[in-house]
Amino acid sequence: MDVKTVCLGMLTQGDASGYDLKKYFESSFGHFFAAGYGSIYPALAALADQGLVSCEEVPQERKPDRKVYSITDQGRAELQAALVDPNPSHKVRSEFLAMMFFAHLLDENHIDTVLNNRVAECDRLLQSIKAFEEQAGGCDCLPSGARFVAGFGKAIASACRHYIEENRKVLVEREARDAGPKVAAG
Amino acid sequence: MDVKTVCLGMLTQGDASGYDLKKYFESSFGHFFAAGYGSIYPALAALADQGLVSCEEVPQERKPDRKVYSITDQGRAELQAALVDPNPSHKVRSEFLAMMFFAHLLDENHIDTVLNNRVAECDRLLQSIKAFEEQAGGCDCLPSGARFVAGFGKAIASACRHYIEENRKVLVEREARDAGPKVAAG
DNA sequence: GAAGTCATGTAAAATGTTACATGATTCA
DNA sequence: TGAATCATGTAACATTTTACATGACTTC
Repeated sequence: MDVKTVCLGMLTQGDASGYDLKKYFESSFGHFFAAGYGSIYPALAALADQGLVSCEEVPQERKPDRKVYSITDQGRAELQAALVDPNPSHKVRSEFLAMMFFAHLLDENHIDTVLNNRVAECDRLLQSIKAFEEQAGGCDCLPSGARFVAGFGKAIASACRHYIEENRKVLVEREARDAGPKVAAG
Repeated sequence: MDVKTVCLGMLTQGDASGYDLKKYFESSFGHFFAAGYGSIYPALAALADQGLVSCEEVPQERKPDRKVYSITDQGRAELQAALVDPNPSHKVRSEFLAMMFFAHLLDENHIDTVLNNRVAECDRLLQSIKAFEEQAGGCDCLPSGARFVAGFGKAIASACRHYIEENRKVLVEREARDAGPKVAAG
């Protein structure tokens, strides 16, 4: 599943411009599927080429024109086909963990800074997911999929934060070397 | 930080061939930084070009020759420079969550299958991290960075598994629509 | 006057994935 | 005989990221 498919899915929830989709990506998809204008606009153009979306240009007063896209029947069929995969991927690429793996090459102040920044990042993420839920009207109004995904993001971000706080000693106090990580999986 | 940098880091822990590095990627880096031969071999060739590693060809009896790489002083300096970034990234790209976001477009059997497969994937991951820890000799022998990272992987995989088990009803029993996710962040 | 929002896009560069290509040895 | 392991690599392809390019309006 690529950016094109996700755009197609977003358009099942209402017509939108590339600019709108970027905002959806930021507010609800940001933590697990990022996309910038550089992928969204070409994706929409390709979808239009294939007849999976239609496009209407809407002139606006005192603002640039908008290109509003709608999903077509063919687009819906294509989306269904893309969603049958029983093993969708879930990939992590973490420079953070790679860096921590090489902790023995770093000085403790630097490790400390990196861990603090990562914790702050988790907090930002938690805040932004909560903002998304609230903005949608107290969370009961959200479709079940959006609620599940938001909850997932919160659970992982908070597990991440918690693990770092409980185990940073492993990395920073070299004497505590044989304490071992405190939170281990059951 | 790209595959080249990670290879450089791995070579601080001892000389190795591309084939060896692939195994390191699988055993300890697999869950947060994947790489295949198609990235590793070109990375080593580029590092050698830049003088960051040196290469010795070792003929073997009854086996193909090995190209064993060692990090150079210049390579160590380059690695240090790559590790100063105070904000290393941690990116997730999840077709799984994207698919679940669009749960309202899927039938319940399919959702069920996808969730089961994801849980099984978490279990495989937990097993492989435990295998890595044990193979390293009971976990006390591991450098602190490797221990921290392994613990991190286990914590996240088990949070993921737990969240899915507790909240799959949100997606599958449509009547339970207003129950909401059970595990929310504090 | 500066910064931010609205709005669209292209082009080049970087990066990674997949498939292909080869070939001996070992184990069941 | 077939599958797995050891061992190296290339080439085409897909995909994303980054920088560039434009321009009006609004808010501080």
